[in-house]
Amino acid sequence: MRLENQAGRLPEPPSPIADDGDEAHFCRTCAFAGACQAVGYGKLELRELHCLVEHVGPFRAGEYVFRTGNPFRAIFAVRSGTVKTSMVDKEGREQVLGFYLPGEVIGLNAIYPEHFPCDAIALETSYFCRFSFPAMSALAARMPAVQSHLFRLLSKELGSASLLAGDHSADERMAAFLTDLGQRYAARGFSGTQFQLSMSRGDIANYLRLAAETVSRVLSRFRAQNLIQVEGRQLLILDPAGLHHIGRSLLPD
Amino acid sequence: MRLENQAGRLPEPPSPIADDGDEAHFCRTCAFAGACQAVGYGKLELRELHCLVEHVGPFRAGEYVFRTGNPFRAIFAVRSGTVKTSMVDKEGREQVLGFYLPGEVIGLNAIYPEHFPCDAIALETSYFCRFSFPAMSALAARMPAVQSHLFRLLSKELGSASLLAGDHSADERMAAFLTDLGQRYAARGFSGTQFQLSMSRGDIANYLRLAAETVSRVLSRFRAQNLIQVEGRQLLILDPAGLHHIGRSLLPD
DNA sequence: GAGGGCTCTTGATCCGGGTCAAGGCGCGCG
DNA sequence: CGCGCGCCTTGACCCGGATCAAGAGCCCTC
Repeated sequence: MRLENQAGRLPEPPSPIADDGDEAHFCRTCAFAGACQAVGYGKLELRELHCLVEHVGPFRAGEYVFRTGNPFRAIFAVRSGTVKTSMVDKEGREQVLGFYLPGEVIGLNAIYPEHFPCDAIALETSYFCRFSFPAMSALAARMPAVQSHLFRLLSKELGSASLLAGDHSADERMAAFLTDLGQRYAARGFSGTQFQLSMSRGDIANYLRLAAETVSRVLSRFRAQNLIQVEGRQLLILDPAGLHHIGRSLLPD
Repeated sequence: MRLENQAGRLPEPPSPIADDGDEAHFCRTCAFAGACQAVGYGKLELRELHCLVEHVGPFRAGEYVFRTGNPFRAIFAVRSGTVKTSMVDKEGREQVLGFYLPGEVIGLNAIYPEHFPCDAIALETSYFCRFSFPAMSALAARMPAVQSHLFRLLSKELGSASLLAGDHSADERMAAFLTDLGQRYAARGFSGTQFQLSMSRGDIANYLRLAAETVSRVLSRFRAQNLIQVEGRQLLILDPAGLHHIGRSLLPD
């Protein structure tokens, strides 16, 4: 059977950026501003951010958004597309650290590469807002709201890094992963029950510390239990509550 | 046989704090200032920090330094003793997130508890420097060096959170853990080859995502291979290079 | 000094998921 | 078109470490 609906797909390419200093428009198009009100950004902060932002893209699937060696450090807000961050250990093995959807921010952990070398790779054609770190840092020094927002983002990042920490079964990890993705899509106004898995099974496996075969097996099992419907990379969550229940020990709340 | 030398043990209780505004003294006794020069703190920053700091303790083994529920948020620098941070999931299972030695900082990840609820528990009698978060935040807004230091610490924290991420064997984890502890002790002027494991086997196991029995077994194996000497919680590393080699895939550099 | 409750060690057994292997698509390319 | 190459799925086997169980050393209390 086919999954007809394409909800969860992202508009590409994004609308061209107006250069008229319209904060509301900026807020909509630039993910970093994010939930402006929630963060406590006023017109002042938004105007400053607007001056700072640099719209970059497109990056095609497989292209580096930034790498460890890159001397020019910056923070990127995903405008459209999907990105994975990863680090390669001394043996050359890749370790996927996370996936980032539109509206999310990457590069925070790369501020001090001596502590945390990592790369960001586009998984599909993607566009970004870029903020050079020196400028961002200077802005943070001037504006408490911006500083506090940055700390908040870093803190959140730290939280999700520890999420995969515990020893949980393959089912738990996979259920939590799908639920988390759904919630993040929903938070950005997309469908939380039907979306694309923009990453390969191998990437998911690597991220969840499983074998690719296991990911495949678990997805098949979930399908057999009528929890989900999968066709290739199209996913439809049939029983969000059931899925959430399986992954509950890894999920917030 | 007995391990006679007590190197690696920490002076307790710490020397009383002089209230004379001597920055050098503050720098020595208050871990947060840490490597002052490296961080780029000048007299000005140190004086400000000195005004902010609040010396607290002792906390006895098992006492909470802070908990999720605690409304008063602060950053703590370990002056003496050892602390573990952990979070409890909805099923009530504990997950140890890290161990903190004198000179290290806890509480950064607890700044925004809604993102990352976690507790800190003293493993032995411990003393701290406390900086209330609002004051620290205000200071960071005024002083770029302090802000950058905080970001650096958070970034480092993020790095070590991802350290345990990969799927590695019990031997690799244990070897990396012991090597890391040794390096951190050495960085603070203690012996990096002979020190106390202030945490129980169970805590180590929880932290490394192993069973306590496995920790025991690996330690015995390492002893049989003449890599280490263990008697209770006293540890002597006989072959640092060998240990480092086993854990190399998890270790920085 | 006896008893109970820790932590730690070691042995025996078992199982989840890694690994190896064999196809089945879908797609780009010669 | 046929071929090769990824990616994905499913099956068979096996191993590392979890689990269960027993016992030893230690400290604290009574």
